Amino acid sequence: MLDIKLIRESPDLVRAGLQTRRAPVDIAAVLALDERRRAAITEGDRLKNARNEISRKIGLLKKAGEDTSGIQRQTREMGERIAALDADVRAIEDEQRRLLLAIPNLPHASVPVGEDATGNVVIREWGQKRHFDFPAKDHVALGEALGLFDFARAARMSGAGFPLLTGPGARLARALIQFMLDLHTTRHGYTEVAPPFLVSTAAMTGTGQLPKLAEDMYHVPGDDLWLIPTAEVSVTNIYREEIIRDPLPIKLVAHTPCFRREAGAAGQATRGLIRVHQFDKVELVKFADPATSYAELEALVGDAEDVLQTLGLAYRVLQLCSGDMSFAAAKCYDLELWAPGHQGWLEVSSCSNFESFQARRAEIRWKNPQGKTEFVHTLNGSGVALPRLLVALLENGQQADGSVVLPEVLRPYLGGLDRLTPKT
RNA sequence: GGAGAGAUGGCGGAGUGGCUUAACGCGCCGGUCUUGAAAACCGGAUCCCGCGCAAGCGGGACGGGGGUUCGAAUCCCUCUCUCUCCGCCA
Repeated sequence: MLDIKLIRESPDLVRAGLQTRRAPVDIAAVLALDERRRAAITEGDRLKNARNEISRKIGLLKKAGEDTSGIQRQTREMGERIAALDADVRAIEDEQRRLLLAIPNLPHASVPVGEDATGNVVIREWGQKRHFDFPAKDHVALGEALGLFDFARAARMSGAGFPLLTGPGARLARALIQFMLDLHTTRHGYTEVAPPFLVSTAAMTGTGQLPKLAEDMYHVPGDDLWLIPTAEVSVTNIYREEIIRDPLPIKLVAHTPCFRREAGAAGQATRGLIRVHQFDKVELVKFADPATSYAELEALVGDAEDVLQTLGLAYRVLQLCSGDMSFAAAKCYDLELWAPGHQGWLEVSSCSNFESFQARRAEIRWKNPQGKTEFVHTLNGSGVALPRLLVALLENGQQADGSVVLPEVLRPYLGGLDRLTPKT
């Protein structure tokens, strides 16, 4: 949510920023409501001040045993006008909040202007893309031969897009999760949390998924709860409606399943594990001092990259352009792994600084060193998403005989296993 | 699911219609004293909104919302959450 004061004081700057995103927004309607709201408040406060003084007087007169019925009748009328004005203010504020919640964040000055994904910029590449002197298989072929998953049986119980990992596949997934959690907690200084997977509408609104993205999420109507599409939601909401007293930054890491309806994504790279309705992810979340949040973003990207580097997988870092960034982000980097079987890049992480956009929605504040209460900056990034990491690992590690060599750092998590071999 | 109790500042905890401008204690910050610290003493502290160039002035907030009243932390209704007991349960 944007600051109404910023919109009021710099409407042209706000218009220009929103222009570079896909959604052009009517700022004039918000400003008109703001005008009406302030007028009603000023008038209401004036009346309340008068009423307070008279009420105080009535108390004194009554104590002195005097008749106050005339003056009371007069104040009663005043009370009715106050109640009407209060109702006006409430209605205006509801409408204003409704409009503000639908306005996306402003892009940071360093974000390239662009229409869509073609406007994204490659910042750097790391590692050598693997080449094989045999025909490379994709992860579906490899995984089926190795007995890592069973899409047919999973589809029978849940429909397409709900993977069933089996035997060594399930164990490899668990090893990767534990490896990532250990890396972030011991090497990067994050504190591990295990949050709820179902959250309230208020929590979803706090991080910006609602009201816009209701169609993309699973809803449990009986209890009015939502399945999280990312741990970002639960972890960021840990401090909702709080003034943080601990020193910043606060760095948290969580492993959770993620649930996404992927409405409208039918036909798009839906084979195998590339795009699924349920997947596991290790998520990094930071609550940062606004003065240093962009340095924290670079560090966060580095922490996610470290996962890929430690596993020895080639990747590239993209900076998203204004038109391709998600609703709440002010600046965003994507990490993409090279997948030799698909001959393409796979997004495994998205690292964003939301500045105060989420904090304002969720009312997450702190006491800055000057003693002022202000909104924190929130950041998060995948560190990283599991299924596509698994895809890249299989496709990069494949051998001519169909086996897959596993990275050394994973072997302690697999009882020393160094290679997956096809079922006989 | 049933019955009961409760929700007050960073924490504990008073407060049953009008000097409450939320007592008191702990903790916190500043000051005095001290070589330094502790103790003692003095002082200060919340958040939101509006008006104002500013100093400042005003309004609102005692879990959320609504009501009664000239006036509500206090009375009424309602919702949420917490705790205790019972039932069920991995």
